[in-house]
Amino acid sequence: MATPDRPGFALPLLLLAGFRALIDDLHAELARHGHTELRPAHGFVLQAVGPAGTTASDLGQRLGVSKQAAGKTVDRLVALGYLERVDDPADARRKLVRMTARGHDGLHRSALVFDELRDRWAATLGADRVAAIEDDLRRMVPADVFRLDVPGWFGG
Amino acid sequence: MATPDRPGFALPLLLLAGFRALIDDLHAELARHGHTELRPAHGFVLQAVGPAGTTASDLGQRLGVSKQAAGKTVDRLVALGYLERVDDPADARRKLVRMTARGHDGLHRSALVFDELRDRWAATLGADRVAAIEDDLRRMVPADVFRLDVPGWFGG
DNA sequence: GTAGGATAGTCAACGTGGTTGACGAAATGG
DNA sequence: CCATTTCGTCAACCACGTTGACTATCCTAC
Repeated sequence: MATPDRPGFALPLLLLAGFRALIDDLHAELARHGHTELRPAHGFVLQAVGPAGTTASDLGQRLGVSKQAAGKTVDRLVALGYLERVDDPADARRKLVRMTARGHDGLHRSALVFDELRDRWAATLGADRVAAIEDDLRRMVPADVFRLDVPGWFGG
Repeated sequence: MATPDRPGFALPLLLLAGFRALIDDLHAELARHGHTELRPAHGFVLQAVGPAGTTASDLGQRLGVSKQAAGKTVDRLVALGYLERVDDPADARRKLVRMTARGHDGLHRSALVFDELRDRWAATLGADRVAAIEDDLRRMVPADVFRLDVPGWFGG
């Protein structure tokens, strides 16, 4: 896509491009370590599942999507071997969603790569600039903007 | 979505959140001006069509997606009244894609809102910080990262 | 002038990620 | 004990992307 010719377009486009650059690098690196099927959204999901596990409904709430959408995503991650479903002994309605060993590995690897990418940015821009970007963004983004609903791009 | 507990996760998440915050504000404002059906991706498409118009194939190349995907998106924008297709008098194979008056209005309005949002960021963070973010990101993003392929989030 | 190859647009099938509505089974609380 | 709530799932649908195949048109080379 061509870079924008209108001045105001630059900021959102650059934020998106920065995100994409990191995500593209992450997944290139993950693929090198055997995680070829992991998609960008999956990392968010693994992160949201967490070490303790959750249910599909709860996962949906954390990700800001419906329980049905969360369930489908869990299906895919289960098929890929990153998650597993186990019956909740305390409540027969619930099915706990837990990370498998592969899931833990993928999430751990992602964290390592992100740390390394941040270091790379710091090496180019300076650690203070990277920290400044993070601080500035934290001031500008509302707390509830960490959502994952992407029907036709974010919100709909 | 919960904020990340791993340090390296913060940067990509904040970049995405910053983008989302701007986009959400943009579309709230666009809706207030009658553009309720315009989705985030549509602005990119209108931008890519440009004042001169294009063809679907060319649009696909500009957006980094297949000509079929570009054609479908054009279909939707045509249905919404933002684009129109006209036969190319010089080449019977081609169908020029052009912005309608509504399309121009939407794009123009987007530019105004983005400028205003950038001013708002500058008012909070300082104009120098905003400019620094843009400069830093320009240094870190490869030129070809402005793409629009979003099958399961960016790249696939 | 015509044969052959490249290009533009479209159709079909499919994958992924989202939505709503409906429904059965299990838990919970008056 | 029954009414309500909650959890998971099914079904239909939409937005956005993919590849492969096909037609129509244009261009070029013989």
